[in-house]
Amino acid sequence: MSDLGFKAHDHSDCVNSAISAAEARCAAFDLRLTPVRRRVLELLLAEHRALGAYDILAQLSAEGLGAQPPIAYRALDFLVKAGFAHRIEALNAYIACTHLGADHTPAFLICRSCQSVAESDTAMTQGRLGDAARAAGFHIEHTVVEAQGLCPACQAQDAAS
Amino acid sequence: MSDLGFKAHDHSDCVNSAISAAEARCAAFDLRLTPVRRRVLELLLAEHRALGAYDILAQLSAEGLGAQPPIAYRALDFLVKAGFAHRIEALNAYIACTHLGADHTPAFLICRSCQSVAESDTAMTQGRLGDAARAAGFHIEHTVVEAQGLCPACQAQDAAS
DNA sequence: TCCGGTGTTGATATGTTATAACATACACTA
DNA sequence: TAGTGTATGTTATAACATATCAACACCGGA
Repeated sequence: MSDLGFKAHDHSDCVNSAISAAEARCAAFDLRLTPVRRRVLELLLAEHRALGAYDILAQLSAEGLGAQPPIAYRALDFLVKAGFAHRIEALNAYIACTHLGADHTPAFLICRSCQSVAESDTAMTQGRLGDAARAAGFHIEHTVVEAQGLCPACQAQDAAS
Repeated sequence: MSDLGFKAHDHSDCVNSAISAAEARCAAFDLRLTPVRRRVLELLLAEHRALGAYDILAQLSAEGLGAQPPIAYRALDFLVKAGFAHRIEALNAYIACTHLGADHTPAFLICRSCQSVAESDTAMTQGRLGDAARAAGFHIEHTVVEAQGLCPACQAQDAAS
């Protein structure tokens, strides 16, 4: 489990390495990290929390990179398909992937107080959900695993107040 | 695991018993199963698949029970809070609970072909997700566990075609 | 060089899901 | 019968997402 979202760390470093990794992956798989896509990825990487498509769009618009919803959605779709970002269903929002490169089945811990999100890469399909699916004869293609609650910092703050 | 959603069964029986259980629970906890709420629950129970709020609303409207979005959303909120229904985040839709009475942490198997949904009551918090959360010091309040794929019937159909 | 295919972007419009805000009705009870 | 709380009715709008078509860039082959 990576709880990067909840920990202090060298953030500019973590952004830079993620962008580099994305560039490498695009080169390897013949994908194009165009200016809009790259900027959207940067915006997502800038925070360890989920951003709505319209948050992204507002920023793009302010920077003259496009002002219509499809601009943002297309870039986000690309990033999600390429594995550079994930969609958080419970929030209708998007977050940069923190396990770039690995093909994974992500699970998320979402703080309801500070909105920060941590990504896990545990293979849920191998756990109880997988057992249940096998018992039912169900073939899993994709899983959504999102836990909502309080991160360590917000629990402390809660207790203090 | 209950895979009721994927199995033949006496459906009118399963609807009736669910309504009875809901009535009993309302009586016990001093909740009110008003006409609109009851009708929405019936609509959800009528199918083992998720219905959007606007599907519900269209039906209510046709029956003269209210035509504005808040009517449907309020009834759905009540049913979800009371534990009579669940929201499927991945579909932005709602489904009747098939484990009424038990306080549970549901997980869902969603067929992308026939849209049927089966509900499990495995306690995911005790599985890998729970381990990950404990390791991160995260306090889980609510979990969303939804697997998308193909149900047994649709797999068979797929293979045949 | 031209051409056609593919992929990306630009732009308008629309569709879908969800909530805010405020008013009214109804039931219980003091 | 006035007061309180819960539920409902209504309008408007916020927030999220996609369909469609036009324009343009890039690349490989004729």
